[in-house]
Parts: sequence; C-alpha cells; structure tokens
Amino acid sequence: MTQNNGNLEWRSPCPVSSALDVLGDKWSLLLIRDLIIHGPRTYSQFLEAPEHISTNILASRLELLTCLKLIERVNPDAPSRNNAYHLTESGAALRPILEAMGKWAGAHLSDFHADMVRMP
Amino acid sequence: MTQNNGNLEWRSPCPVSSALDVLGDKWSLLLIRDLIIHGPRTYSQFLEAPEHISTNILASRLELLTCLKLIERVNPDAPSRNNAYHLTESGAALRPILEAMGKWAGAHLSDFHADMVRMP
DNA sequence: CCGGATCCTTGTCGATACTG
DNA sequence: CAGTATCGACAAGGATCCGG
Repeated sequence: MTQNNGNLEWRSPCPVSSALDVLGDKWSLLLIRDLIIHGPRTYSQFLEAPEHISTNILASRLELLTCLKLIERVNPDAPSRNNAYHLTESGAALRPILEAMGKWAGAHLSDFHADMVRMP
Repeated sequence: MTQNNGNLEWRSPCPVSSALDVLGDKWSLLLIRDLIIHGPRTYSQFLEAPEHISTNILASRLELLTCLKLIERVNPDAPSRNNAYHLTESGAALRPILEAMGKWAGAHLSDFHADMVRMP
C-alpha cells in the first residue's frame, strides 16, 4: 500500500455505483483491456500502450487491481523483474463491460472523434 | 462552459479508451443510471440520489453530457427551473454497459462489499 | 536495463456559501 | 430551484532517482 491506503469506501449499496467505486477512473479498465487483448503483460509493456500512463499511476493501479483480485502475478513466488501480470477469473469477467463500451463508442462517439478505429 | 473548457481530448483512437475519456469518472454513468431507472429527472432529484454528488460536480457533468448529446432538456425552450433532463438515443444506448457493470459487481464484488444489493 | 519510489507541479474533486 | 464562486484537499502527470 503506497498511495491506496486500503481505500475501500462504498458510496451506496448499488452494484453499478460499487463497480464505479472500483473501476471508475480513466486507467483501470485500460489495463484490463491490454490484458484481454495481449494476454499476460509486464510493467514495461503496459507503459508502451498508446495512452502513455505514468509510472506512479501504473504502479498504484496494479496494486489496487491486485488487492481486488482482478489481476495477479504469473509467477507469485518469483521476483518482480519480467514477472508479468495476468487476469484472474474476476478480471476476465470484465470483458462484457469492455465489449459494451467499445461497441457503444464505435456507434455513438464517431461524430466527436473522427480518428477513432473499430475494436483495438 | 465553466470548468470543462471544451475538454475533448482523446488519448488514442481506441474505442474503449475513447469511451473512458468521456465516461471514465465516478459520476457520469451514475447520472445515466438514475435516468434509466427513474426516467426524466431534475437537478434536485439528482441531488437526492444516495451517493450525494455535490452541486458543482453535478452541474459540470450535466453540461458535459449535454455537449455529448447523451442527455437533453425535456423542454429545450423553457427556463431551467423544473425543467428535467432525459436521455437521448445515444444516452439510452449506454444501458448495456450499466447492465454489464451491475451484473459483474453482483458476481465479483460481494466479497469486498457485503451490504451490496442486486440491481438498483 | 526493469520495476518501481520520490518529488514536485498541475489539475480535478468536494463541501459549503452564495446568487438569479 | 438551478445553478455559480470560492477555496482547501487530494489525485494525476511528469521527471528523475534508486535498488536489484
């Protein structure tokens, strides 16, 4: 726990609200996207994504997602060097959310974002 | 435009990333949720939701969602007093995303959030 | 080199008071 | 009732430094 000091506060008992309490930021779901598209991925591979997350944010998000058991180290006992992260079952279950988002953006955001491509 | 000074910057051409550029915060999708559940809703009705958004954030989100044509005034020509917002077609198309989120949270977040209920 | 941690600047959030 | 103004707290971003 470096920055996220056990931050698990829920605004309400609503499931949608709870999902947003956890994933309602601009980066977490993007890391999940990378893992779904490319499979297991190391720290530096995440940094190579076109959106350019900064190192401190990446470290804190990986820690949070690990706490929530959405991702884990491929080899839990090995040192972190070249030890990739991969999705747990809970993390992989986020795929329908990302698919719905991609589908929606493709259909309703192209007026505002001409360069957008279909399905990364 | 008070706080959102025409902020339409896209991090990449990826649809998922683009959706998160617009909706990747803890409040926007919650307002959409209220509109899906309750139908047209006024400023003060949004404030009554259990998550307690503050007035400046609410105003800035309503403005942003209006710019993106996800919501609009029920009566565009009337003064704002008691003039509710409702979903456009693009806004209503977000429903599958919210359903996927609710479903996922119900299945994978109950270990961390015991009080969560199923489907708001 | 890789995976971070630290420092510092900038931006956004959130509470409350206030206004048309 | 529907916002706006203000201000403090905190999170994001960027650059750099460090241990293995």
